Amino acid sequence: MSKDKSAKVATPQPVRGTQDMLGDFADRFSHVVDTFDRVRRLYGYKRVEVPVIEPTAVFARSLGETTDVVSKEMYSFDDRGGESITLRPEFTAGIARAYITNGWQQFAPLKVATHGPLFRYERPQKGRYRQFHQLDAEVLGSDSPLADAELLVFADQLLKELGIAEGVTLTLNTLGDAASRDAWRTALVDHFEAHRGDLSEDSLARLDKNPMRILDSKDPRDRLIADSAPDIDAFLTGEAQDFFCAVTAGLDAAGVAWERNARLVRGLDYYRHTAFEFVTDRLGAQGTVLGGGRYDGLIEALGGPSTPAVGWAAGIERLAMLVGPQNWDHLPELILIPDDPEDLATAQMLLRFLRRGGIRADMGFSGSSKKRYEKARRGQGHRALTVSSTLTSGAIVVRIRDLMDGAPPVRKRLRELLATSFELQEDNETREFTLRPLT
RNA sequence: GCGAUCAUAGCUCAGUUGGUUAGAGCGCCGGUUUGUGGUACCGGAGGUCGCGGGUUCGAGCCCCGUUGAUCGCCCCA
Repeated sequence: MSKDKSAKVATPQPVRGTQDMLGDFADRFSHVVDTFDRVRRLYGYKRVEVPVIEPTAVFARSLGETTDVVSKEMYSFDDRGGESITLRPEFTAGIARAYITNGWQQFAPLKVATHGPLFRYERPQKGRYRQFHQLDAEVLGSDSPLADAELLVFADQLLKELGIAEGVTLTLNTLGDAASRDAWRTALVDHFEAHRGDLSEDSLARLDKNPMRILDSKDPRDRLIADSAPDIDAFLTGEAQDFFCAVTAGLDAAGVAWERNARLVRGLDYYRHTAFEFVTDRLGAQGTVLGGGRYDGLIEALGGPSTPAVGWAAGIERLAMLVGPQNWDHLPELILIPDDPEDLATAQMLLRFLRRGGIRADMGFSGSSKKRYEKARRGQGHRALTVSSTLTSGAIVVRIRDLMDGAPPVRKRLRELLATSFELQEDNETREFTLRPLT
């Protein structure tokens, strides 16, 4: 560390919209991932890994004509060979590409799950970053509503096991099959055209680009018009109706609570039938905790065979924000405190011994006995273990001292572990062990 | 891309209508006290007040610009 101020070096700032995690939040983050990985095994979803980078065409083609998304909100660049590369903004398109290029049709229906970083070039705000992380689950190659239902039951169990189901609602809609969807869309456009004069400016723009989005507009001027717009129900074909009924019947059978939200839509054309979001009001404007739907048209749009598929994704950061205080129990059970600088080597020996024996133990890198004890007191561990070597007798004396109330017991395990390598003398009054190496 | 708010020590913040050497708590370092050891005390290091201009005798404070953060809008795969 230089103190020379004239030689000050400017520290590079983190890339906008990226974040560093330490301690509690990092623990929550990995807790979410661990829970997901455990639950997805229960449901028989195979782990899949796909690249972080893909040719831009993978996403441009799958995202189709929503030009805003493709042109402004993807992290794209040309590589040295001049090929346009994009940092994946979602998992689905990459998995669909892998499904085609690896011939995974042979495994259909294929249930897969993954998680990792995604990138979107957006303005950061609460629960929204340029590099963010998602959990993802997909069923490729099944047109059965049972697949939709299973994914939702899976999602529901995940949220419950994370302990965040409270205040989170599953909202569900159907977009019908292609015929239903087209008919509904036409009716919506007619309806909004009739009220053109009363719509907000934003919604006027949506009318041309993405009329269904007017349905979930937040502008009060749009609400009346949107609320009086026709539901899709009147336009559903018999098949589409049956499909939706089968999904909801599956949810009811599994005991998963859901709410119909006839205003829930998807911007992209390849979505069919089921669309769903688990929403909460605890995350400001970014209320969706987990969302997905059926995308029967996607794989074909990427040049593959016509393949039905359904899936969901969930933001890990958002889930981590909702996870309540946990008893992570990462604190060391014992903090070793050498009584005297002379005892350092003995403490190091014991530290390794304890750790190899499965006891979480730690020792500060510096400080006097007193300062070490003070630091340990400040909530850094469950108990202190002072170490002093009695030079004359060749014995080691260690003493347990409680640092926190209610810490889980360790003394019995400590005794058993020490007994494997030392001749033990224990003083229950002072909670002191005298150790002599077994010979 | 648009709007609002904010930016002072490692962290959380205070800083009076512009007025001398910019403060506190926590943390860090050193010491005293204690010693079946803890919440005490003393001392110390650490800040070009985000950055760049401007107004003024004088700017942490006012004005403009810029960068970044936060929250929201657009978008949301």
